[in-house]
Amino acid sequence: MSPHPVHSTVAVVLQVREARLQVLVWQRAKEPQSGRWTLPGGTLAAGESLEQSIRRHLAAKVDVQELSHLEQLETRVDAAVAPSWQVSTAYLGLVPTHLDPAIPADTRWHPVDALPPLAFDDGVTIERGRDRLQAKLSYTNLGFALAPPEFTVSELRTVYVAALGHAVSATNLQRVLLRRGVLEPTGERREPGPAGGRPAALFRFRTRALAITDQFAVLRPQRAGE
Amino acid sequence: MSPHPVHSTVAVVLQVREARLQVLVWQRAKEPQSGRWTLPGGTLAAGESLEQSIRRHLAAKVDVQELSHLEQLETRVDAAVAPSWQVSTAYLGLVPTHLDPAIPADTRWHPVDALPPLAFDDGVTIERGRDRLQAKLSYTNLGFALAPPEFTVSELRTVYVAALGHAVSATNLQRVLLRRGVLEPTGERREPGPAGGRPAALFRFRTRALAITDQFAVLRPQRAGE
DNA sequence: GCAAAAGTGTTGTGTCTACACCCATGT
DNA sequence: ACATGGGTGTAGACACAACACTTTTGC
Repeated sequence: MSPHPVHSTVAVVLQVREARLQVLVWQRAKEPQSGRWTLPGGTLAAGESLEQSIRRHLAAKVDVQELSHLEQLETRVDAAVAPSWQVSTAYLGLVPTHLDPAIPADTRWHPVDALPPLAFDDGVTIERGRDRLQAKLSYTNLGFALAPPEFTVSELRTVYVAALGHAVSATNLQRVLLRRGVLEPTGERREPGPAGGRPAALFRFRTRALAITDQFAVLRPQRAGE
Repeated sequence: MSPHPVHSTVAVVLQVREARLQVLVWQRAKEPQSGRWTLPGGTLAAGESLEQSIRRHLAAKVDVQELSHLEQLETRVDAAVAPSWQVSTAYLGLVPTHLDPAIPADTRWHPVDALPPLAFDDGVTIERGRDRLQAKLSYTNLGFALAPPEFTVSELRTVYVAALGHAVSATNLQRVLLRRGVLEPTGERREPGPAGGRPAALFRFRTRALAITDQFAVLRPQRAGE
C-alpha cells in the first residue's frame, strides 16, 4: 500500500428529463465491479483544485458549459477497493432541462428512484445529492439550475414535482417564488396550444447564482440590534 | 512532487467560553508559517476513515470524549504549501460549556470574532464552521452540543447569544424550543442566588443526537399525498 | 356556448416576535 | 415592602396551503 492515498473526484449530475429526476451514470467495463454502474469522475491531478478536477473529468461525459450549478457534497475514504487506498470527494452538479448534452456510449441517464445495480457506495452518494437538492429548492433560488431560461409557471411546476417527488401547487409555487423575489415576469406570453386555454405569462429567475431566499432565522430580533 | 497528495484532516473546534464563541488553535513552531496559529489536525493514515483520523489527531489536544458533535465541513486542495501537495478535509467539532478540556501548552482558545494571525486559509475555514453552527442552531436541535446536560433557560440563552452573535429573547427561546419538542423540563429547579429572584426550572435537551426540527419544507402539501 | 388552461381573491392555520403582566424568592 | 430574576398571556405580523372563482384563449 502506497504511503499516500489516491484522491479522486466524482459527481452526482442531476437533470429533470421526461418529468423525472435522473442521474448520469457510467457502466464499468473493467474490474473491480465490472458491469455495475458508477458515478463519473477520476483521479485528482497535481496542481488542480477539486472543482477543476471534477470539471475536467466531467468534460469527457458532458459539456461542462452545461452545468448550471456545482457544489461539493462529501469526502470519504472508500473502503472496499482492494489494492489501492482511495479517498474520494463527491460533487453535486445540475443541468437545466432545456439542454440535452451529448453523452458517450457507456453512460446513461437513470431515474434516481429506479437505479440499476451500483458499484461502491454510489447509491448513498446519489441519495445525498438528491436530498441536498430537495432541501435547497425549499430555501434558496436553486430552481434556476434546473429550469430553462424562460418558462411558464406550469412548466416550472413539473420541474419541481420531479425534483421534490411530491405534488406542488402551481398557485402556491408562483406566489412563493414571486413573494421572495426569486422569479420575475419577462413580459412575454406563451400562446396556447390547439386545445385552447388562456396564454401563460413567461417568467425567469431574477438571478442565476445561488442565494438563500428563506432565512430560517428563528430567534433573531427583527428591529436591527446586533 | 509526489504522484499522490498528502491528505490531512483539520478541525474547527468551537466552545462557548466566558460567554463568547471560541475556537481551539495551535501555534506553529516550525516553518512554514512559523509563529502563526493553525487549526489542529494531521495526516490521514492508511486504513482509517476521515472521521477516525480527525478524532485521533484531536485526541492529542482535547479529550475526544468531550466532543459532543463532529461533522464534515469541506475538502480542498491547499495551494500555498510549497514542496508537498496537500489536500485537507475540515471538520466542525463542538464542546459543551460544562467541560474544560486540558489542552497542551502550544494550543489556546481564541474568540472567533477576535482571531490572531492565522496560517493558510484557516480563517476562512473557521468562518465556515461558525456559519454552519449558526445555521443549524436555527433549524435543528444542535444546541445540545453546546449546552451542559441540564440548564435554566437563561443559561441556555447566554450560550445562544454567544454562538449566534445577536440578542436572543429568553421568552422566545423557551417557547420555540418547547414547541418543537427540543427541550423538556427535568422537574428540578435551581435555587436563586443571594440576590433573590424566582427559582428557575431546569431543562434538558430531549435527545442529544442531531435532528432537524424545523422543516423549511415549503410547497409541500400538508395532507399526506406523495 | 363550452372546454381548457392560467391566474387571482380569500380564508383559515400556524409560527413567530414583542411586550405587558404575573409569580416566587431574598433581604 | 421592594428588588431581583423567572415565567405566562396575548396581540399583531407574516407566510403558507387550500380552494373557489375569474380570466383568456381555441373550437
